[in-house]
Amino acid sequence: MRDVAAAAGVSLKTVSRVVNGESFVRPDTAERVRDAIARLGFQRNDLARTLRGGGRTRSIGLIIEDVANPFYSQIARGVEDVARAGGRLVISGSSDEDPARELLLIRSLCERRVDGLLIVPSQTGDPRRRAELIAGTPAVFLDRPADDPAADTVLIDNLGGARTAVDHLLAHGHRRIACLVDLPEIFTARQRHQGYLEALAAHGVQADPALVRTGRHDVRGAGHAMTELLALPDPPTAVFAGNNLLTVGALRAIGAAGTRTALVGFDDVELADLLATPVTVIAHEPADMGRQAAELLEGRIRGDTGPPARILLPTRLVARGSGEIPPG
Amino acid sequence: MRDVAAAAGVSLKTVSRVVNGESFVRPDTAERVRDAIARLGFQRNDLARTLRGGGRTRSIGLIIEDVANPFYSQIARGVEDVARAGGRLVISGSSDEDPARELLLIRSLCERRVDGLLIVPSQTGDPRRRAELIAGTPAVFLDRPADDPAADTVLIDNLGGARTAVDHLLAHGHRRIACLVDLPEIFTARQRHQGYLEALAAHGVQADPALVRTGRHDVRGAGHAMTELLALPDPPTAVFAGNNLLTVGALRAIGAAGTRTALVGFDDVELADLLATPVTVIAHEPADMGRQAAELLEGRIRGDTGPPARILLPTRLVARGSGEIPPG
DNA sequence: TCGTCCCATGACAACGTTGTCAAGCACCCC
DNA sequence: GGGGTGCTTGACAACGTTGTCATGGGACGA
Repeated sequence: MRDVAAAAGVSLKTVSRVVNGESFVRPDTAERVRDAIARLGFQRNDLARTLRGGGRTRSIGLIIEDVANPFYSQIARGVEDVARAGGRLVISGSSDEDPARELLLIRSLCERRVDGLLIVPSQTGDPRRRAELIAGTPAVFLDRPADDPAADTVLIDNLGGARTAVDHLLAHGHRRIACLVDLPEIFTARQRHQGYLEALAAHGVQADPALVRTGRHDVRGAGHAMTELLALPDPPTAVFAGNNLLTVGALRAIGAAGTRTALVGFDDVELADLLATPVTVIAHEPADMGRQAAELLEGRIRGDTGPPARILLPTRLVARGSGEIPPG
Repeated sequence: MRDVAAAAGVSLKTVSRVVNGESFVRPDTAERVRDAIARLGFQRNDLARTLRGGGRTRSIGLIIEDVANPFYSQIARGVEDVARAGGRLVISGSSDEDPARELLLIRSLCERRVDGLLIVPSQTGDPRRRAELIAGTPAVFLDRPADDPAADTVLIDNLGGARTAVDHLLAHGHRRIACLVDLPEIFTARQRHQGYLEALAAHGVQADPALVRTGRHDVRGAGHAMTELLALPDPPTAVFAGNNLLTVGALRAIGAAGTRTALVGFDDVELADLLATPVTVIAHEPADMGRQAAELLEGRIRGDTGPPARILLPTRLVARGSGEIPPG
């Protein structure tokens, strides 16, 4: 900017005025400045601008588990749309469920002075350390609650969704229903497991612990677990898969075993409708979760000091075939 | 920092030294400073740090078409992994193939002084305007070339992949092979279309323009086109689908029509192996494309001034069933 | 003609850091 | 005891921008 000012024969401040489209600059002066800007290829330095203004960086941080997982990339898209509307960019990072990585991301983002944070909190770390780092930066949690009761949170109706799934299988006559869920530390996994148990209990069906496999966190692990389940002396006739990755793993194992095992999965899956047996799922809108969380955050950034919001997003059962297979 | 210095009874510089772990600070002084930092919840301001240092922002910009598309979200993951290794964060934005949006993103990112840019260039805008904005910031292009011959570029072997796909269908006896491709402005669409034509020509098969549908950019559009194709008096017995979205659209249309139409798709698709007829695809590694591009960029950021790189990533045919269906 | 007012412009400080340089002090060796 | 040496600390400027305030000049009304 100094160079532009020199080239145009004006002061720094006048260049600043032109760059920011302020009034009270004579048209010919502005023209001269614009010429110099074009000639020198000047670009305003946003860091300095923000620093001086004491203002916003017009960016928000998004911490998810893995951007390559469609569930999270849809969230990211929803977040981006709202951020864009608010004139902000999104800095996103994958924590891979590693609390150390998560803390590092939070620290980096806060030091960069993002206007706010959206976090899918990992659940093996120390929530206090996290809260300390976040302190001062508006934050909204998605998909899982933080321990902080004062924090805005957007969740899916995990309990209701899981109950609906298992109710559905029970209604189709199944009694030996397996349950595949993620790491027990993870809130959504616990909730979905509990929904499974509640549905069974509500129907007076005795839960068989041998049919529950927790701690499966990827497609391969779910596949192994499902294969084991199908090899039991008294195998399940149906399975509830606790998220998109576990659904895929279970589908592969069922396909490999060649059984007619009923399945309802939590999270919708691309192409689910085109499978040999189309997959019945508990569907919801990840992009909407991203949007709602981003909108809450936007409100906080703008200074909204209302009580903490806790949004629970609905799920819906999409019956496509796999959930309607009768018991063998 | 000023407050910390006051609280600890030391100078700004000493606080700075402690924060940055420099030597030559007496242990008890450092301890006092650390106390004050913890008490006041001080966090270093990275903006000021970067501004003063004249240095790097330790961030890179990533401009893709749509982060919710698995092709791009896998790219994003590859990019993030390399960026993380280099101590950088990724600021990503979806251009939605809109050149104005792309320019806006480039401008924002450059004004934020990202250390470098990774761009999947939209292809309807003015490449010169883009080049002007980028000027001075290292940039690498992914998936599609920019017009700039001096720019590093990472591409997929579109031509070879498309030829392989169509060769495969021809080898299985098909002669009436349809072709579904994206907007003709888009480089990859043109290349894949050309690969289709070359394969036909190499086998002495006359191309029927009525079987080629270009300009399909989403699942729905591809579905309509495919439905039309199947309703022709002399419908195709096979189809080459030019990307993941078009493959899904074609699959849905074929499923709805109930025909036994062979299909080879470009890009792999989740669950492709579990469909009623598993889908044969031209597979490649989007995450690897992201990694390689990010590594090139890392090199440029570190000052590598070698000649522009142009990496061509291989594809491989994954035969799963849909590509091996014989002509009706 | 003089005073007012408004437009156009510029000088300067400040945002929060860190690099540079210098100074204070204890210690040590001759 | 003098002079060097090395550790510890601080004052100050600078990064690139913008808010505040001041200045100068021309137009306009009395």
